[in-house]
Amino acid sequence: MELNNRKKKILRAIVEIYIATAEPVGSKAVAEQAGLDVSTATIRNEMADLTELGYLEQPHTSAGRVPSPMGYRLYVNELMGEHQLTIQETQRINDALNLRMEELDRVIDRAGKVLSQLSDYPVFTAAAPKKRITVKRFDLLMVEENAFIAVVMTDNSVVKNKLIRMPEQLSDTQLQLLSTVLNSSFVGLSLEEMEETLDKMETRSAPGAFQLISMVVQFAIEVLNQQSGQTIHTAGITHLLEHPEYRSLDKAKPLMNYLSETEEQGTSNLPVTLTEGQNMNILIGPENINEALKDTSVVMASYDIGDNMRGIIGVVGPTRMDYAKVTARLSYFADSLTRMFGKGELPSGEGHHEE
Amino acid sequence: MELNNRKKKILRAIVEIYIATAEPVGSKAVAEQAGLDVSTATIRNEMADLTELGYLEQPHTSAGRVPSPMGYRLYVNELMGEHQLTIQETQRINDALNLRMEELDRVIDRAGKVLSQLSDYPVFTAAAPKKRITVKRFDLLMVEENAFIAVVMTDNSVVKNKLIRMPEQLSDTQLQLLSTVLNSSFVGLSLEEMEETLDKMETRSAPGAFQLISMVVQFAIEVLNQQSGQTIHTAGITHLLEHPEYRSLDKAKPLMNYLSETEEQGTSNLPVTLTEGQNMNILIGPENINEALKDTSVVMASYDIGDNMRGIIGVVGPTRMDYAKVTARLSYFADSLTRMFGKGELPSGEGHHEE
DNA sequence: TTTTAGCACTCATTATCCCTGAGTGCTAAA
DNA sequence: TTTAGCACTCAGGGATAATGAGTGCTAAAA
Repeated sequence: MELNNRKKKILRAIVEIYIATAEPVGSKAVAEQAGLDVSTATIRNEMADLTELGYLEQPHTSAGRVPSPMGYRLYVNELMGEHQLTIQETQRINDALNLRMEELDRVIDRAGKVLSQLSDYPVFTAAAPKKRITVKRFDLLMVEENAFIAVVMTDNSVVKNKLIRMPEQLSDTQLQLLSTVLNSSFVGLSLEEMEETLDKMETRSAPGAFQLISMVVQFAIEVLNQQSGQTIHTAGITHLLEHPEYRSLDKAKPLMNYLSETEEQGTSNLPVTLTEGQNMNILIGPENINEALKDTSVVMASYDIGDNMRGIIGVVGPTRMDYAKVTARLSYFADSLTRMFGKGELPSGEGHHEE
Repeated sequence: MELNNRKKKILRAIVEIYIATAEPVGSKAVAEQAGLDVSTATIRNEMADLTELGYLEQPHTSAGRVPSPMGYRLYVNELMGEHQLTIQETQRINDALNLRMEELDRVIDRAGKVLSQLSDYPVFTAAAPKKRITVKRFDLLMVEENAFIAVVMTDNSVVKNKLIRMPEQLSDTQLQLLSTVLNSSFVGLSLEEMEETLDKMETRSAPGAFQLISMVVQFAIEVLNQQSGQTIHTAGITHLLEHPEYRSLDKAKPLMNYLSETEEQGTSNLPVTLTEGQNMNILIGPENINEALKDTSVVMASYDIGDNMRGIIGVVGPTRMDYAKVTARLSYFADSLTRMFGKGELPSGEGHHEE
């Protein structure tokens, strides 16, 4: 059954009042806000219908109404207005993302923090490679007579380096040769293939040469290993406590623990998988499969990071979430992230190693 | 006035019972635990004395006693026993710190997380350079005809890289020359000196050559800028809610906010400065100057990261903190960190850049 | 047929009162 | 100096009552 116009107006008013106040909404409040020239009694009748239809719920007989998950869903799909970001907010977002010299990880982390501050809800971020990573290129830089820096560039454009000490002195020519071997035999191989190739090489190479190759390849394997994992971060968990539904610790603790653990447990713990294409996704209350999220809503967006990686950023809050505000901010973020990673704007790399 | 032995035993018993139960301690409980063969009445008399002297406090007339900050201080200085770590715990710590392929930042961050898990309190970590950082060496790697990777190594052993696209094609020889210029004119300079030198160079170089130099030096300046800042992280803020003193949100919120903000605000917000030498430091309740920490205790240790940086790691909790347990874990961490950074065990570096 | 005014009813919330019991300080005897 | 005894204090918890916002229903009005 399609709702008539008046019912929609009333439902929208109830959702918005409830989002603002966190208190069950009575017929009087609706009459004041909805801009309908009817009495509270009429509204009560309509509210009774909406309850019957499953869009509203009643905490107890003598209380006002609260939107049901179905009510929120209708609101999100049809009734919700566009929310405008202020100039200050867009400025803030741009400032946060336009930092140069930051690594992928940090840009994403920072994005999560800022989004959390702007929305007053916790935010999680995740990134994972879309396909297996391989080494694209090796470079070796002589530092001293018996030490060089190995630079490994992967096909997801990550560059890592490590200082390698050699057991004996090595000439430029030898280093050149080593570089040739590495680039001809180990480029484009997956992690497992690299290990295999290294094994084969052991039997038919000079022990000295093999040791050198092995040190660099082991390092490359570590790099691939690290790159193949996903990164997950959360930000602003404490924002939860600002919302009345989590004023009791019994309610807040499980969700906070879930969010904290998410950082440890990897993407399996996330409410959705990293799907293709850029898109926005809203899960309301029981639409979440995960038990810990049964009474919470998640608004999230996924985006591409270059050609090889995929990222997701999501806002977690009570079902009484300010969907209009959150979706506006989130889509601005997702657009900005897509744009900046699309441009390949990740200019820098970093490393530590012993002297 | 020096306390007699019996008073010390009673004080110690009260502190330890209170740490375990979070309830004011009565004379009966002390009599059971302290191992003194005297009646509760005698203990009551001693407790009255200890209250008079300022070591104990009484929430109200008909309640038991609670240690005052002065009482905790005496306990920490004189009465506290050595706490032993279990084999599992040392194993856990070693596992967490012995990860290869991690950057400084991540090792420290991870250390904070694990310490927080082991102690059930929030943990903050910070690191800052002891002196100004300079570039130690430039390397340039040709990638394609019109793109090369600039590798900048600083004197605190950080290596960063960036892909630089050139307006026109460049030969190996020209790249060689560029490298020579950079290494002879910009190595060992501070941030400001580099900017100066670059300015001077502008007037007397060919525009094309200057543009190239400028791109690399600008990158180096960004690296120095980033390295000169301090890093601050916090972990396990939600652990606060597990302790009864923060069961009310009014108590928990300000401290949680303080800890969250610490990440943004830099070392100025920290309870202490990064002092020389490896040492442990305990601040109890009002000994903290910062208003937000007036009712909390901070146990922290600082340590050296190589020759050029200084780190600090600290545990934050209620004054009723398990000082013996926390100090044991913390000092094990500080020792481990000193040892690992002393050995220069930071083997890897990372980077992202466009293709 | 739809809307509205009126009214009795419901029930979470808050305030109030009382009771219980752990713990104290003091006194007087050991 | 230590201990037993005892009157006193006071936070915490449970029961009870008062409050008031909001409802559903009925009957009249539009």
